[in-house]
Amino acid sequence: MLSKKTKYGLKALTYLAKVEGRQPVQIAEIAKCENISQKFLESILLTLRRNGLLGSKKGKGGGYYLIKEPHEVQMTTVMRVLEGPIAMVPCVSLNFYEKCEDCPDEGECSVHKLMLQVRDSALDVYRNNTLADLL
Amino acid sequence: MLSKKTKYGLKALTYLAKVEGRQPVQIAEIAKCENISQKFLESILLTLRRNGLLGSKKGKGGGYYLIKEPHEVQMTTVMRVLEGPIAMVPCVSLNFYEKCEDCPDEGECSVHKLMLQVRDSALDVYRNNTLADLL
DNA sequence: CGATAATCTACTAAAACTATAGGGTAAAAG
DNA sequence: CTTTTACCCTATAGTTTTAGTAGATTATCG
Repeated sequence: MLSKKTKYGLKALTYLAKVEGRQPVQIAEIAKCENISQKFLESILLTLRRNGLLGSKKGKGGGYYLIKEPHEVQMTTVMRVLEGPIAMVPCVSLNFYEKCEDCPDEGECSVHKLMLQVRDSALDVYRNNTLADLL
Repeated sequence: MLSKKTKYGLKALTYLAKVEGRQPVQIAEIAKCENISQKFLESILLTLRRNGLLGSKKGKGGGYYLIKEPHEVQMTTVMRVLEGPIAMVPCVSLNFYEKCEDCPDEGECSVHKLMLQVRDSALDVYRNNTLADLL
């Protein structure tokens, strides 16, 4: 299941991608237009900023804005920041690899075999989509 | 993230697929060999039986066994039974469709667009893998 | 029949995660 | 110096996951 965090984050990003000239947009405006709990969105935008996807400006006329152009923002990055590892199992994760405790031999593991394919196919989709493709 | 339920279920299925002549295998044996909590596995095997993937036999010499041949067991079915919907969002689910409350227009939704592709690619993998392919 | 071996059922509970709310701080603008 | 906005920390209700406990039920075998 996709978490609401990711869902809301994606919606916010596309909202900001549509804004002319990368003007800062207030949290409240995004929250209202996209039907998102404002407080929740606040923390989501914060993590997007901390991970280099958004910039922010405080005070009057402030808000959040996209740092890169939409076509430069790959979904692989967005998903990793919001949802975490793309792999469904740590033992097939590229960026968050971890060995399974229970599994004696990865090469023989059926779960490993299947999830490797699932990861690759998902990665394929995310690599072929930028923020611009979702508008 | 793949739930342990699904992970264990898959391991149990492949274990049973390797058994000669579809002989019943006891829960305890599978649990021990695959490092799975026996009681947890018990409930997993039960749902696999209720969904027509396994058969069971009580009493001495009893246990669980595959009903179909491994190459007849599609991963699409297994995943739906164990993990639930393949889609990451209800609004792109084939078997469990549900409209999003917040989203006014699905056709315009960026999340919808992306998750549709992810679902299709995952479906592609699951449809092209049977239990036999994981051995 | 009666003992044994197994699945089946239901209830409970700890732990982790998700989504959200509250309240206060810091910086920028006017 | 006041307003406006992002920033930060904490708490909490709710749900899901991952089991554990206790016993009922059914089949087999001697």
